[in-house]
Amino acid sequence: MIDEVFQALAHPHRRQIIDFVHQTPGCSSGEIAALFESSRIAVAKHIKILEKAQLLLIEKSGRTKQHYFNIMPIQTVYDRWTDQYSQFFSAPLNSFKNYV
Amino acid sequence: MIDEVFQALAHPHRRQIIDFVHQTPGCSSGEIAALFESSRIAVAKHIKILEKAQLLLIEKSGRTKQHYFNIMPIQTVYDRWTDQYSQFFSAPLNSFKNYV
DNA sequence: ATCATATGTAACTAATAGGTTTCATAAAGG
DNA sequence: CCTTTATGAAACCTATTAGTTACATATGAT
Repeated sequence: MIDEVFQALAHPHRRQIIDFVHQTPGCSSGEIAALFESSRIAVAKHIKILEKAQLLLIEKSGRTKQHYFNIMPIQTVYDRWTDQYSQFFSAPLNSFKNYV
Repeated sequence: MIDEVFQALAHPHRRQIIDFVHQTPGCSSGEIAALFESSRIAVAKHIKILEKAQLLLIEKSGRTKQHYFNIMPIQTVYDRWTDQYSQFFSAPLNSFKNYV
């Protein structure tokens, strides 16, 4: 599962899609496809990969589908990594601590 | 550059290499290769990809090379993403704030 | 009912990634 | 000097990924 997330994030178009859906919640696949030069089908495949990684949640609405961003998988990855590499992340946390 | 990092993190072996180097600073490419069933050359290619993404720093020492993990690129990615998705990350930050 | 619109599926092609074998280089030790 | 050990590079094969075109389905509007 963590592998699906890293895999999904590996393609720049897919990260762009995430960004767009994040700032345009409920958008359709057509709107997403319009962002790119490549074909609608190519974009649809990217969307499917993001959906499998649970980075996008999709809800059917009539003949379109509404797309929503889901931070959860990224949060999971982040938590696991910061736990493992806490020694590195402790520095910024401390400065934040001081700020608080 | 951010693309190279995501790309580098996409392969499970490369993430394993990062983990190993992180807990075995200064290790050689031979030691890293010994972790995997696949050939030394295949692993060397993974190491090169990690080096290009600056996730590994390499120092020559006699006839071996010492490998070190570099959190910086991940930190950069993390900073950019948390900035962009701050609304999601604010929740845990707030709970941390309360804790502090 | 008909037609346009939104999306999905299948089959195929091209590009990239991951791996192998083989040969080369270069440092350390007897 | 010669051998062993550590690593690098080139050529090649295979698997996977990314993209295309063509066809299918289903909803909404006229």
